[in-house]
Amino acid sequence: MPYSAAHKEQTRLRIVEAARILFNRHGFQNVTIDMVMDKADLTRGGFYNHFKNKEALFSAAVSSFLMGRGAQWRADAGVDPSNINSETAFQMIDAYLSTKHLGDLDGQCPMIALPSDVARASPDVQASFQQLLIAMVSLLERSIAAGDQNGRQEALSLTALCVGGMVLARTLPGSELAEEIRAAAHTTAAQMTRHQSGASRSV
Amino acid sequence: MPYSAAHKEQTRLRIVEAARILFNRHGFQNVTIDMVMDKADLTRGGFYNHFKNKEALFSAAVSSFLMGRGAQWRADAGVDPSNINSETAFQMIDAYLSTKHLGDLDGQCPMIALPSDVARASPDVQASFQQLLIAMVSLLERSIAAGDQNGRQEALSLTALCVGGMVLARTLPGSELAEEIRAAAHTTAAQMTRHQSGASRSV
DNA sequence: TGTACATCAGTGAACGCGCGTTCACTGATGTAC
DNA sequence: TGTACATCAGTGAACGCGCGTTCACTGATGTAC
Repeated sequence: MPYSAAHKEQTRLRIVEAARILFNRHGFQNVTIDMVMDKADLTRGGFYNHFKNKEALFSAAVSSFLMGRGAQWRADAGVDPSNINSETAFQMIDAYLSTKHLGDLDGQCPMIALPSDVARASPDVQASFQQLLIAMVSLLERSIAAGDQNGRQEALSLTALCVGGMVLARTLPGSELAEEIRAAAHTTAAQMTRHQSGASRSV
Repeated sequence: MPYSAAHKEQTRLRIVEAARILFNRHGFQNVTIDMVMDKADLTRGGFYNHFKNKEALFSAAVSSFLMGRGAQWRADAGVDPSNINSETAFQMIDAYLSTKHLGDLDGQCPMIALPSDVARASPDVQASFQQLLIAMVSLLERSIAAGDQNGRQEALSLTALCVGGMVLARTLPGSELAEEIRAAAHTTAAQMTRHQSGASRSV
């Protein structure tokens, strides 16, 4: 058996990581197989040794975020998924809605960069995307749950607020309005995180 | 001067309206000039009598929502932009985050269907998109402002919550999680609208 | 230990299709007389 | 009023390019003996 067993897997990972960055920056359709393979220091033809087609790469790239760049992201934010406490939700939203995250086109969460692409993609891609969504909601929910019986609703709404704020800011790159939206969503999300029980009791 | 002055304008409107619906449903890149012209009962070549290129059509289609389908949408929701009161914000978010709106692929707000496409489009398209965003924020802000000095922050956050909830729900069509997110965002947004002064005083 | 072999990851040319755009034309319609 | 004309909205064939995918091959590497 030529090439070590790990060799092919490492090449595959290089392709996926290159794709994740390029998709994040340019969107699924604006990235060509050539661009991905170039960035992975390979040539075009070899792509199909690793993936059935371009759509399969999309699914793999979205999936890869959770345990790859996303894990790094969480670590930087001080979030430890194996030790979730009442501070976790705040740390999460603080980092998610930060100017740093808004400026990080390569490393950003795919939910910000690619939601429209995913809405039109195959069920496999949507399933990969759903993993990210569930992870974020679950993390927030577990952090909030202690003091609040409406924890799940709030976790879902915080996620929508985080993603929505960043998605809208992204549509107007560099503008004042973009920064204003990010900041407003950040403030509101922080308020909800700190005082969620008070807010949820109304209505 | 052959053809009445209004004739060309009407044809142009037909093209824009066809494009708006198709872009909403399939995204900018998945719609071809042929598809648009077919839907407008015209043939391919005539397109360039009306638009410089496909990107210019995108900008026109996004812009058209505000006074076209969007005006219809607001009327259905009971919102009258010329008579904004303290109920307006609630009517707006109630309709925006409704199951009806989630199911309306053709008539939905472009901020839900096309944010990723706009983030990668030309400044002209982004400017058209910004009109929609400003209109929504402004409407909410004017409704909230009376009782709340943080009206603008809340209007911005409500917009992010509305758009984010719908965008995420759209990525998982027909799933339980999609409906759960829509419902949670709806509940939270309604709470914020009804009791914004109480919530905003915290922190 | 050294060598022949088999495997298959990677190469790069080619294929074929789709789509944005161009262009020479056609024919419907308003205007001049 | 009727007719010739000029305009230009609309037609449809063609162009050219890009990109996803295929395919015959090459050569690096692990294994058998």
